[in-house]
Amino acid sequence: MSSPHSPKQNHLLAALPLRDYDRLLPDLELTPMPLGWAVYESGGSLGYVYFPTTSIVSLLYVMKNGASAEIAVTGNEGLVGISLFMGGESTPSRAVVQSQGNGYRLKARILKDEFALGGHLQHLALRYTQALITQMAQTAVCNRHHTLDQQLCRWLLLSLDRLPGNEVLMTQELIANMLGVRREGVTEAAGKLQAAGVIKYSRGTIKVLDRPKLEERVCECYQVVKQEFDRLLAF
Amino acid sequence: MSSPHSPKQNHLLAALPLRDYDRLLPDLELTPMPLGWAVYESGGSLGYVYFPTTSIVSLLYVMKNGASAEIAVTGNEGLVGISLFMGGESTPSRAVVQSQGNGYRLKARILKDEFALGGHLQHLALRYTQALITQMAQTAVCNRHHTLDQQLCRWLLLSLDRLPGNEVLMTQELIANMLGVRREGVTEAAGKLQAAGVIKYSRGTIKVLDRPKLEERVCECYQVVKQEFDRLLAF
DNA sequence: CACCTTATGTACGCCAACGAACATACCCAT
DNA sequence: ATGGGTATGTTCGTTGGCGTACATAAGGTG
Repeated sequence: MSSPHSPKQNHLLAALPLRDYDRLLPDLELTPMPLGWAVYESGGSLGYVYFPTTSIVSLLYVMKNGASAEIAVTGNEGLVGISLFMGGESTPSRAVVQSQGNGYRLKARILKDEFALGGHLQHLALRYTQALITQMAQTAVCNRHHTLDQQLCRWLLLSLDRLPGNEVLMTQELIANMLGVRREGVTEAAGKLQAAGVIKYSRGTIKVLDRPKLEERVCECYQVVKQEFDRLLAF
Repeated sequence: MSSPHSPKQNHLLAALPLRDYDRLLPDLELTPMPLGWAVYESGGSLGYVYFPTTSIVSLLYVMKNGASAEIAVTGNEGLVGISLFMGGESTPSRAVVQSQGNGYRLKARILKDEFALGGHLQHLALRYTQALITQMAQTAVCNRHHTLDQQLCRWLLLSLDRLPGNEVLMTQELIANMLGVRREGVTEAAGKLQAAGVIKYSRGTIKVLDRPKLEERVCECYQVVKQEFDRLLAF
């Protein structure tokens, strides 16, 4: 019987024509992505790009004083390490595994060579990057204008979209780090959602009981990002 | 005598090897960029990319309720319309001329063809896009963690870097739109800077009297963005 | 089982920014 | 020069989130 793991669990890889896919296949290495692992550090050079399959990776910026904020999030719809093909080799941000799982990695050299061919991988990678840009832009807007309650809903929905079930494994402390707010603030916001029967919280496990209600409470940012991802990555 | 205008006033165009530059030159049209002009609208399709020379263009997102927030800003170091070569053709944001001046435009078709060659223009455009991404990410962080006073300093410095003199022509009302805050908030913050002798404000004209003091007051976000632009676009 | 660590819940005063309302002051055009 | 529009300045009560401190509770481990 075949392995339950396949690079095709990643949408970008799955969207490659067979010819391109087969060329890359021998160089795609299955990689476990443990919770909290820093896929890359701010300013560090990358040896690989990562294509998550069952994991979620957060892009975040950590300030000098230690405070942090999530910039964007990537799951099996994308890839981690865009600076490799964008030409900068590094970025001032950090990538951390937010939800444990697997992914496939590809050596930087091989990715760059494939990208330089100007074929489908280039096309897909650039479209994904544009979707990522939209997410970042909307994060900026959301940080400016929306309440913590709304942002928590957005965060939950973005995570949910990248996970198989209806459960998110994440402590309030860690969510606070992602959103760049106090842990107590998350407790309060999550408390409201729980009281409304939308979620059920218990020591690091959030069960989403009523997704439609979650979508009622979220700000417009979520839909903007989702629609743009659907539009750009419809294949 | 020769025209005072040249596409080489734009750093990206100036960085092209002569061979590539000469190929594009016949298709570069000098375009006046009047204050407030929407270079493109959210979701709209672009007929051209624009290379600002003496103008500044703000990328901003306008929410359903009319509130807005600046995502990033582009001057003669970059180009407006990245979605053309990234593959999406449009973005959910708006681009508005923030400081009147000139630029050169290039037909979408011609840009795409040139980009597809995989030569220097592609390389430059992608590096610029990565710098833009850094700016967006830092805007998100800044919106989350820093005070209006600090953000005003950041905004002034980013504008100053893209202008010839030490004057920024912009009402407090418009700055408030950019930053996504109340006009009164800008009045207060600008009042502090004026009291400290850092700037002089008068009906839409800000004269920066003491740039070093401005840099003392700004948050780390400005330096992060500036360094990344310098690193990525050093040519 | 008892303990200890870790996760979550609650309360307090504080401050930056908000929304609204209004006061000045500058510039331009008649 | 005078009036009207626009830009800037000021105030007041409200609120969302912060920093701090501490209380409860749920698992894991001895």
